[in-house]
Amino acid sequence: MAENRVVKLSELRSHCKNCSLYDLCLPMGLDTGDLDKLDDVIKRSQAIDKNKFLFRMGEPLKSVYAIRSGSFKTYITNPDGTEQIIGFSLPGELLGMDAISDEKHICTAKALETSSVCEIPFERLESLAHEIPNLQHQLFRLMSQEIQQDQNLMLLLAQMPAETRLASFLLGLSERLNQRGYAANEFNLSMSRGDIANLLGMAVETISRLLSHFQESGLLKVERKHISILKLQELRQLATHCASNPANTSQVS
Amino acid sequence: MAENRVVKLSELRSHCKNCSLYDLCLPMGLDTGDLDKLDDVIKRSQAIDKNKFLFRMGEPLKSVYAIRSGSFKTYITNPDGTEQIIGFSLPGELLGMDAISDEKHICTAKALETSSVCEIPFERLESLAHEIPNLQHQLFRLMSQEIQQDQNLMLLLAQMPAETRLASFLLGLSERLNQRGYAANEFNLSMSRGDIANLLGMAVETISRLLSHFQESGLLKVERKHISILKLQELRQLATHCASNPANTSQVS
DNA sequence: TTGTTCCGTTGATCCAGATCAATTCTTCCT
DNA sequence: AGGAAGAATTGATCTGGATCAACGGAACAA
Repeated sequence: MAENRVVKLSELRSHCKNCSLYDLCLPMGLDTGDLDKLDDVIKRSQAIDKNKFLFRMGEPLKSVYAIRSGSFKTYITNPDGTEQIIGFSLPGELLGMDAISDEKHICTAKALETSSVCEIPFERLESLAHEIPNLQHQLFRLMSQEIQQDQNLMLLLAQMPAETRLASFLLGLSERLNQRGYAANEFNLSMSRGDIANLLGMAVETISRLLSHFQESGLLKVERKHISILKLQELRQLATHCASNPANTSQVS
Repeated sequence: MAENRVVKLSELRSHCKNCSLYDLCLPMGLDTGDLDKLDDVIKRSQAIDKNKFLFRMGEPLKSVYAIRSGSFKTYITNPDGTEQIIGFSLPGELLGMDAISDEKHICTAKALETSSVCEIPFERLESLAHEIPNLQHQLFRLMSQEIQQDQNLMLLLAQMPAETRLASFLLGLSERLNQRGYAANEFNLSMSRGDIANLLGMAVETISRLLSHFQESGLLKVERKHISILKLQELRQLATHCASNPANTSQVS
């Protein structure tokens, strides 16, 4: 009986070929044979509880991780103990690639909610990438994507006002959730206001005030962690910070 | 006579194996045979004049570029025409890797001074990386390094005061120049004050004032573009922003 | 249940650094 | 050389958002 149940669970563990994240994640575009090879090196984890670490700054690089469910925040701890959040990660995204250069993790990854991941021992991944050109390309693509994301955030941080930062953050989250099959206009924030503030380089109070303003002007409905986007177009206007937008009454000037 | 000179120049073009940047650049750690293969696909460019483009935002990815001499700035142009500088690049660094994900460049690279590069057609590089595991690793390493650099900048932008940003920028530049065989404590800025301000998310006036302050307090000597670091330790203190800061309210839950 | 602690909201005040303004120094063009 | 445009410095003012402060509401424990 017990053995039977184990077998069933292992089927359910969803090999890459059955995974709903197939077309976002590492194995995108791989044919069946290659997929099986990749599957062989992947260890699928037990659930990771909220606030538990996937890896921590300074640890040697052992594996990279593809998120299967849940979400994580990654952050750097500076010498003086303050933390800087680098990003939030969603299912289908790869964590730990920043560690390749020094062979140790330069940031910490902490679960924002109960989550699960696919662990991929890095050495085996690298040699597999050498066997499978397509997989090599996927890795390049995913790293390049991370560079793009970081650069977009730099742009926000360097020259956008608080309102634009938050609007852009919410839209980005909405789009990424949508790609993953969730509703684009209604979702739950798995991170705290403090985490958002930290990522965007602002004070918690400012986040709170802006969410209130966005709600007052009818752009959003905000109920604790639950966000509904009511006026997508206007939110996009705010996010792009287009100068030529006199009609927008919701500008907090 | 003329022919004789051409031959000499082509020797001087410095194959990777003779290049002084060997241990920083892409071919690091490759053995002689592999080095020759890589050398075969590299096109060494004519000089690129100041203010000329290496590639521009939106162009399809054709090649990546290893800088041989000079320096570049990379920047994004946003919809409203303003620019956001992403970084400055020095000899031995690779440009264009951000384009892999979308197969087109997401930023523009412009020469800050007369420069030269090694052009590496990306498709050939990718297939060569497949042949040479070590080269694949180098590419992963360099991309990972870029992620690290971007994340460090995000940290500065998100929570460091102006003084810390500039000190950190100068130190970073000094270290990178030093790795490349230049003096660490004395160098020329190839970028304008405006470019530095843009990168660090500050106003030009603030850069100017801070440089004056740093000079008044004996940390630096500033003569137009020429910077001498006089008190390295104290500059480091400023850059880490940990020196004398009693009440440190760490954010992040 | 009742603390206790953490998270989020809102109001009042303050300041680092942006913006505006004026001037000088560089560079580059014809 | 002269002159125009751009780069840098310095001073004066203004403001977006940080910080300080007070409080309400959730989550969790015992």
